[in-house]
Amino acid sequence: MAETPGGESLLFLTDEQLRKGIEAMFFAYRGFTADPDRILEGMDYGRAHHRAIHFIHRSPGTTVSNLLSILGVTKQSLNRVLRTLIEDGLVRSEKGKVDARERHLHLTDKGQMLERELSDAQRARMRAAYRAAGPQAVAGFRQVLEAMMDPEMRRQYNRLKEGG
Amino acid sequence: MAETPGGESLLFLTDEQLRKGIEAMFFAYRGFTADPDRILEGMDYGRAHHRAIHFIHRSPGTTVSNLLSILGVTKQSLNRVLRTLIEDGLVRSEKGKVDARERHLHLTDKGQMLERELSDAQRARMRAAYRAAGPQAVAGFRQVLEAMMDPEMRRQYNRLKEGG
DNA sequence: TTGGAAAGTCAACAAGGCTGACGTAAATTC
DNA sequence: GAATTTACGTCAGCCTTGTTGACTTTCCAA
Repeated sequence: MAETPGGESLLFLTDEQLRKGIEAMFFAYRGFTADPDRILEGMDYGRAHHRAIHFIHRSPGTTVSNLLSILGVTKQSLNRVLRTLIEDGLVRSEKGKVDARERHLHLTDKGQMLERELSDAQRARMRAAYRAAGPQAVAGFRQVLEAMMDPEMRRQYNRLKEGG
Repeated sequence: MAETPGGESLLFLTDEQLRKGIEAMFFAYRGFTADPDRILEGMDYGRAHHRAIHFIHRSPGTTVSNLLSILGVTKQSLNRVLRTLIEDGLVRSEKGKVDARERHLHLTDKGQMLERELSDAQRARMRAAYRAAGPQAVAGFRQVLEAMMDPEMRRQYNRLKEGG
């Protein structure tokens, strides 16, 4: 049995173990998005709207270009989503005071309500999973996910962590 | 500080911790799909083709309806993907011998080659993440993901685990 | 004052989901 | 043996969400 200098088994690095991890990601991500998707269906919104709402809530006053780099989509794609959210009165866009080219984004009260509904549902599932797995498993979960990110994504993720 | 009867801290269940987990899932999933996406762009294929190829490789001879229940899409959607894979000679479809209504799916040699290329890339990232996080973190990672799945998805996941 | 960055818009397109309707062959049930 | 159900395929049309390309407006900063 393969052992590292430190003595840990390397069996967790077999192709079979890696494949299980890949499939776990696939199935778990479905669960991860299932509840918000269910809430949004019927409204005119989808997962893209959820993501925008989440990160605007997370960083109130964020600019469009900051949101673009977090979401990793084109401005045309994001703009379509933002426009409907602004028209429907969920998001408020205001010109920057120091730099008037920028648009600072905030959730309205109505936007806050939808955000709350969506994140309550998503957190409920996450909470149940965390509770079932326990604190040590959760720490490992986060470690592996962080290691799986592209460096640029990890930078974004950590910037959010600190900021909050 | 909140403590369970067992004595573990419950701080890992705060909304803040849950939010970090949610964002970690979002950013990590991007990394998870990035390498195969890069390989497939330029070919006429996308993520949907990758998923079909993965699970046909995983369960050679599987039927269309079995694949449907694993992927959770409509037959029209899956059919569009399968048709191109069959036309391009990556997948072979053959009538069932015991039940001739069924179509059993296999990867051709050409299909195996693409599968290998895709899964090598995806496993490389997963392996790096596993190695960086260590075996105990990996165990926790899998525990949390399993707990996050819908029961039906968990059933599918476990059926695959055993079968492999 | 002018170059370039930030933001927005229009048009066109593609992938990949979806529903509904219909057809065919084979298995199952009555 | 007839009727029904199951497995699969296909056509048509729609939606969301991503893409590129071209263009305009605004406005900061060198």
